[in-house]
Amino acid sequence: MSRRTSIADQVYRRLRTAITDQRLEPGLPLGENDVARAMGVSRTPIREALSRLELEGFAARDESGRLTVVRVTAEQVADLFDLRSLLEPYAAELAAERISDQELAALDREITADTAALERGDIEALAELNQRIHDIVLTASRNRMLVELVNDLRQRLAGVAAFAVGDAAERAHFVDDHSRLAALLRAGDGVGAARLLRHHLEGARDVLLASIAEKDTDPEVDALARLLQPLPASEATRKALT
Amino acid sequence: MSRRTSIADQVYRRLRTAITDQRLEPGLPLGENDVARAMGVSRTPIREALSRLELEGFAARDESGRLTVVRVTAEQVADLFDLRSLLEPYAAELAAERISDQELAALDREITADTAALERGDIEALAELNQRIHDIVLTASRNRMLVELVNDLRQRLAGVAAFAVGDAAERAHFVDDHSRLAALLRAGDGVGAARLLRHHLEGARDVLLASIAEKDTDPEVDALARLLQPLPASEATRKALT
DNA sequence: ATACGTCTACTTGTATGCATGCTGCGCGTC
DNA sequence: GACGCGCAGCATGCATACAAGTAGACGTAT
Repeated sequence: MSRRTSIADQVYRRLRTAITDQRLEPGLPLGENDVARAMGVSRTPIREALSRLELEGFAARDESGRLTVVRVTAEQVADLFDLRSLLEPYAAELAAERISDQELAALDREITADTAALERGDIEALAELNQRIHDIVLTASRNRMLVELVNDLRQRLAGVAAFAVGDAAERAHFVDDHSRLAALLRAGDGVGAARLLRHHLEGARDVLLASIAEKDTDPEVDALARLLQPLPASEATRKALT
Repeated sequence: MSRRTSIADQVYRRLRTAITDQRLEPGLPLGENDVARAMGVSRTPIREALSRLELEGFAARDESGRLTVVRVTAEQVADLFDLRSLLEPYAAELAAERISDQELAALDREITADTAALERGDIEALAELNQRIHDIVLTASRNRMLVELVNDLRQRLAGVAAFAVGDAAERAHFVDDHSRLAALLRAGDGVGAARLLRHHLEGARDVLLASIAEKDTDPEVDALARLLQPLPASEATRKALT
């Protein structure tokens, strides 16, 4: 039992990022055989990966039971964002009462890095730090189910949300929000923190929705081919295939 | 390709209800071979069912990778209920603006039946109707993700919640809440509906938590055996097993 | 030319065989 | 008697073979 990442896991991750990165056309059928051939492994781990994708909403079965890449509508994005705007502020409210000193210190560190990244104009780092900061707050809510739920929502939004990094002014605003949020949490002002976060998210939603409207579809049919042989051919697989 | 329920699906449902009904001891290992033998099918559909259970949080891997029935703590139940108390009122608020006349009519029918069941003292029917009424409100929120989330939460609470049907007075109160909720929705009073539902849920949570505290564990080790041969032996299976 | 029927090819679902890594137990040695 | 090493059984993970159903294509008849 490889304690290393299983093939099913690798396949799952590759497909998921391919979907959220929009490298796989919505509606593209994900046939078990096709994916298995493209990845050079058998159908069994593919089945597992695909059923996970289905369960998590990255793929859906069409009328005839064929699994296809899910089509994300603006309406769904709005729905997801509305839920985030409900759940994350709640998490912040809980966190204001429950956050530990260590977490507050970690928050400070991330925010310092955040400011630095902003000045460098380092978008990658900003995205990463944004993720980490929200993670800290979320975890500090001490409600594991809530953490799972919000992470799920965030993952589903990951692909589309990349469009919404915004311009320099937006980014500065985000970073400022983060430090204000930290201050409110430290002060134990849950209501204030929740309000700030809600405002923050609702703004982000509007930016995102505007950006979606002008997005054109880019149909590349056999994108599966590009997911070919990269699986590093474990010993077991190599043996079985020779 | 059986358009009927697949074996994996049946296995999944049986195990899930067995877990939520507490017929499977928390911590009980769910080995693929054991379950497969108990159900009289091969490991493949079992694998699928088990990975679904794991993904949905009804089973979890212990330190050595063995899948076991999840152990539900009072704290987790409280967390789940808190989330429901957040999400369902939000759904009601949305529903107040978006519910259709057909849905309002359906709600009225269910509530009539609800009252009748209350007078008959028909607990089964009350539970069923409760489910249906909440479903209507939920669906009327027109936020599919929200519907999924709440249904997921409800499912996880299903087993424990059975303890919280309450006494006659409680039940009457619930039914009354339902009809008041319907009235508020018809009037388009989202805020009022949300408040009513939140209150309702928070009350239910307290009752539930109190009942959990006095619940004793009932260790029956080989409960898997009781899930034996009932799978109606499809033609394919029968052939393969002869 | 269109419509209907049949057949083929492909899809998913299931079973099973095999390899690998872990666990726990027994045996040997100190 | 206790500690450590090795071996066997067993767990999961993967591959592959098989079954059955479906959809689409092709041919034929009206």
